[in-house]
Amino acid sequence: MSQVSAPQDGGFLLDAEDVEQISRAAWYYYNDGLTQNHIADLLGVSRIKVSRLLEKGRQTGLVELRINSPHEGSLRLQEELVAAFGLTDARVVPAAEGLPAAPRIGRASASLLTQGLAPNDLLAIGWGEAVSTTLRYMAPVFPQTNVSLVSLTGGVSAYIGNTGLYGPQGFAHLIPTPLRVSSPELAEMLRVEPYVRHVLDMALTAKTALIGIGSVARSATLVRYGYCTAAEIELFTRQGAVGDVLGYFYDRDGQILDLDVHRHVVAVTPEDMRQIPSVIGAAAGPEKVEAILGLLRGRLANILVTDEPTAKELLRRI
Amino acid sequence: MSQVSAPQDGGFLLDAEDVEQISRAAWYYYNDGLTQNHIADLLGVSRIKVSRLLEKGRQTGLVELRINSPHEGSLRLQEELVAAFGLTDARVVPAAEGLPAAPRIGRASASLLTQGLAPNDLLAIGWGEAVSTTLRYMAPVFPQTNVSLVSLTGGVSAYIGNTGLYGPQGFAHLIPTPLRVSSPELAEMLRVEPYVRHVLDMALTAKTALIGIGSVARSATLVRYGYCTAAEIELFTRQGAVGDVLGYFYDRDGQILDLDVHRHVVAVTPEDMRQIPSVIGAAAGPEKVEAILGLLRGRLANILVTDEPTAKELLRRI
DNA sequence: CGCACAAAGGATCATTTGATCGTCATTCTG
DNA sequence: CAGAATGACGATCAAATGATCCTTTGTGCG
Repeated sequence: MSQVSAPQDGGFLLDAEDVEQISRAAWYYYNDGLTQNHIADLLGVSRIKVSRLLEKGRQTGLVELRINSPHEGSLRLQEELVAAFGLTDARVVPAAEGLPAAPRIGRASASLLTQGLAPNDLLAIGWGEAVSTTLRYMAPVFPQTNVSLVSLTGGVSAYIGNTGLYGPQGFAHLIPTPLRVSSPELAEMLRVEPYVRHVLDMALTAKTALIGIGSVARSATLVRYGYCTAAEIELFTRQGAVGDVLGYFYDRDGQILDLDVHRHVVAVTPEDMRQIPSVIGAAAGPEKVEAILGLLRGRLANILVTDEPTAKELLRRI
Repeated sequence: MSQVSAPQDGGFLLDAEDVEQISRAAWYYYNDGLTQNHIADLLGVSRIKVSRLLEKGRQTGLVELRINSPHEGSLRLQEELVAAFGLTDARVVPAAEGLPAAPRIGRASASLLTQGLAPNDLLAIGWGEAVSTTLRYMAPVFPQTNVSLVSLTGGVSAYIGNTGLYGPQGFAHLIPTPLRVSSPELAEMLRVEPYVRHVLDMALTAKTALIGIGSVARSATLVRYGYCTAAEIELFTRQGAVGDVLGYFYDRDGQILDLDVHRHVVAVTPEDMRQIPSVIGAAAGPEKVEAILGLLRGRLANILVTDEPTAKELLRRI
């Protein structure tokens, strides 16, 4: 159960002065249409620095490109997904061969959440790369809107450092345990531990949840983080698993399997998660298709963020 | 009381296909960082067309650059304004000598509103250039969020065409009269006319209002649109007027003056407008300083959108 | 039918931009 | 404290971009 560190690149941290300069530069550049040279004069820095400020702004999500239209990628595909799976909403990012899917999905979910969250809302988060990437892009949004985070599963703190979000104090309520522990007894003890219990309960009061959708590929994030071995995944697959949510494996109809491993998990159950009105599942890629299909068939999420090829494949296999 | 047409440039209309192409191009360009050449290949159009699509997206507000930080311009100035005038919030756009102020203020208010409005909200709007410019940038937002508009004054339909918003059907409830009419009797008859009455009442149920702040310069928008003559403005000034909201002139303490012209106005009164929890006043420029000061002293608005030089001047003259 | 006109698309080229590399300062480490 | 490593910064130059001008394609009107 060794827990390797994230294979991602480091976090992006901004101090107050950065934020001020980036915001100012971004305003001049994007809204006023000034050249970087002109901005450099206004800010009293070199032109190249302006270029870097803008770059940093985009990278961190401080500067967000918002497309005021549901047409991101394809309105048609979005509508078809909603109709086909009885969803509340869907986002489909445009196709782009060769580009890594994770950050693209992350941006899309971040944008969806930024629009959907009201000030002081509570956002419940699951486990996975999609969640991690989304949070990174949302980092600048939290301090502004005063949105709090609460985790649906253990193991979240292992990667939340990547996102540039600070500590568990204040606005992040994270379950301070791994996602999976070595024995059912320990898992049970942790679940009834007051603070853990408290966070689990609180998570269910959120109006919005963001969850990753795990595939049962040998390259699954669960494996890469050391939560499962490839052999276990292999075994679960033979028992009918097509994917996982919150560490629980389900079959092609979205029914949670009766697996031993589930008794080792410290997390809200998918069944309890149904109490949350908006559950956003985010995933893309050919290896995720089966997992997404199962999740949607089982109505374990009602909003989907994915990309164009994946959406097409989902609709084909309906 | 002749009503000249808007001195603005024409509206920007987008059809569904434009929206699709622009959204896609914008996603590829800003989020994925692809070059325009690459995007041209993906979309099957010429590179230069991609350039124009992106340009159009920014112009129309379909592509909005959102800065996820309250630091637009200067956090310090914003905080000082809030403290000095007991405001709920403030936005200060960065200084930029030589750039026309109107579109910059418009973008800032549009951004503030886009963030603040919930789906299905009702937005009350006053009269003026700042309102008109703001609405232009918000045009793509309305169909998406299902926000409805309601006018606080007559005369709004005269310029709403500029914004790319369609007709009064559906989401815009506009008072179908001029702002000012030729006799007090006619004004009174209009005010009690059922539909007008209905809109006036509805406007007061909005949770958010956006209003312009009129100066008493000879170049005031009221004059340019033919609602007032320069001579009248001159006269009002001698009676203590420093500015107007919704067609009503007030003095340096924000007290509405007892002027004959007010009996010719078809609009909600500033007094009634206090029922609206968030009243956003938007204005900038040296000639507006006195008007803004009066408005804020009289607590006729509790959120201010302005630019950096204006904010500094306001704080100096406090 | 032809003409003028406007709108959209495309080619050219000056400007703007960001990738690359080298320098300097700062911090970590032995 | 030296040395290495890291990161910030700026110069250079190739690539990307958009302003300008020109061509094409409709569109209305005499």
